Amino acid sequence: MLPVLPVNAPYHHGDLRAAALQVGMEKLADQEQPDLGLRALARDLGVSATALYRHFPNKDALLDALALEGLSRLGHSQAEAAEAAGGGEAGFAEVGITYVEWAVQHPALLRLIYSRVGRVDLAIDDPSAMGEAFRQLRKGIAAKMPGDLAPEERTAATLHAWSLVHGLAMLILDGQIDYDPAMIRKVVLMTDFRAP
Amino acid sequence: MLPVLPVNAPYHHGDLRAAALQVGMEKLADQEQPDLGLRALARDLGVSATALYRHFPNKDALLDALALEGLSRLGHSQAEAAEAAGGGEAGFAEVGITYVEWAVQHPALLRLIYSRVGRVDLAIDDPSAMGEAFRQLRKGIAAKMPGDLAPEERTAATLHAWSLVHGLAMLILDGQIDYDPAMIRKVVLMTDFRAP
DNA sequence: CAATCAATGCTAACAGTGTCAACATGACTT
DNA sequence: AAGTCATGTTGACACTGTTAGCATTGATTG
Repeated sequence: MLPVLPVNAPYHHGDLRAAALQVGMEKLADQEQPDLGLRALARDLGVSATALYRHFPNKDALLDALALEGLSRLGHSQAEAAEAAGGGEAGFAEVGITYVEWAVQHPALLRLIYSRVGRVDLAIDDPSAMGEAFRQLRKGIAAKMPGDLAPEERTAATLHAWSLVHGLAMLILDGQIDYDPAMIRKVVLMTDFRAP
Repeated sequence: MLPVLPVNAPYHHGDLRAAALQVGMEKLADQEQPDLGLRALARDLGVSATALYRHFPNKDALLDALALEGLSRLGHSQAEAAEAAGGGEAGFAEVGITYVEWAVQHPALLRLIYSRVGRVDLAIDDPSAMGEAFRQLRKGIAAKMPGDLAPEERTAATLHAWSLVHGLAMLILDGQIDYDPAMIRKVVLMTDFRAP
């Protein structure tokens, strides 16, 4: 990856924070694992290694920001799928299938999201950003659940659905199973939430 | 963690490979993330940083060996659970619940296993060890499936079961949901494999 | 307009890492 | 007893995240 602004680069970058997040996202899109180096990223940006510390307190904060942006994109993708899908269980399944699809298309980003969402540091700057985004994701799943379930059953069913598609996604990303859309659809459709 | 053999340590360790794996396992048991440093491990062993290179070609090989041992332990745990559980769907659920329980008790080790099983390097030394261990795991799950399913349905059902419990485990390890055994049991029992 | 100042960049340095090369030790074999 | 080879050591290199101190610039004042 070539440095940005190789010629006549001014002393000040302009908007290094945004550029770092953008290039960081591009690098993640090219990788299977979310391995981002601070110095390597700075090199790609055509900037010294320590310049990024003017915009992020440390590497964790940069990764947190990337994870937050990633979760936002995942949330939008889920919302779109939920809207596009009709009602009923078929529509519900589409949302889950979209989740797996997104994970396959953004392996490093999905890993980064889940590896960072549980960290406490997130509570410092923005006590609710990441948690809220995840609540939205769960809400999106729950909204597509069959409507005639008791509240307690809804919770369990939401967890079931989330776990199933998340497990499928992780097993695929870890190379344990092939990504076979037909098989994914079959497996996701297997659950009957009204079974005793 | 104190170095082993602090006094009168002989020049040669005796069985550094086994000691490294043992101490490595102990360190993993104390951590949430599978972050193992070669130099740090060597320090704990009371040995120079490069001594480990006489027993492992590189850090990856050491981690692969730990992951293989971990998968073996997981497999035994699953086999025990499968034996202890009676037949029928209730017994089948117990195997899945054991999987989640094991993951909660060995978070770093489970992560290490899945992060390394897909790597190609494993095929060099031992083309089948890791893959075979995973086949055993899947076989253990499949063995507890309801017996009256068509072969094709068995495959899908096995994948469904594995994904569900793996997803539950990962969401718990990533801090997304609390480990509530009752809820786990409820969710695992939700699937009716004879639904459609 | 000029002077100041804060934001933003830089270089140098430190501790830590994985890894290699060259050398030292000692246990086993002939 | 001699020699060989597995196994240990030290030293070095390139890399990483991070901090301290200095340089440059754009913006804000007098």
